[in-house]
Amino acid sequence: MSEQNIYKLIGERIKSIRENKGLTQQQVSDECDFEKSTISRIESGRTNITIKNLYKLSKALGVKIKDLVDVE
Amino acid sequence: MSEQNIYKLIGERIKSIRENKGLTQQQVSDECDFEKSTISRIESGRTNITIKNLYKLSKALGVKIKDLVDVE
DNA sequence: AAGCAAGTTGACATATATATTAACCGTTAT
DNA sequence: ATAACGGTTAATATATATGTCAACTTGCTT
Repeated sequence: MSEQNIYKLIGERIKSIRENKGLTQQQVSDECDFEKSTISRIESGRTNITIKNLYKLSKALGVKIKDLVDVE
Repeated sequence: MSEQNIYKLIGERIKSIRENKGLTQQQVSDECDFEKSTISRIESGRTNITIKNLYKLSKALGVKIKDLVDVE
């Protein structure tokens, strides 16, 4: 599996969890204190996300980091 | 928990898995195709690791990404 | 003591994630 | 039609992860 695939799978996973909680990208990025453009790039798999932002997202979404990267 | 704490916990986790497999930092970084200084910084919690390198490490260590970040 | 292996650390260069701002596209509601 | 909302995307700036190279420490071995 390529790195790009990983980005995409993790993005889809984050998006799916966010939507299940009924949250918008804007709400989540506000809570994470980063830009809505950043979460858009992350969810569409266009970025090599760092653990810092995975951690922020995990808190905003009420899950653990490992739940966000459980794609293999 | 602070982000720095997360870096440290993940670094310790990576180090522990690597040592359990009897591998040196050099062996792992060769396989990951990055510098031994990079893995040293990661294991000591001085860096905000990216998913790309977590993925490379997971392959080199024979575990899943989620096993590397299961620290909460 | 000298040599070697494993790991750490510093300095500078480069690549790239994210910040910032703003324009844009679809969809839905008025 | 148009206004608002959710999301996407582009351009430039900034921050920082990693690359690269090299010096260093520590522990082990001879």
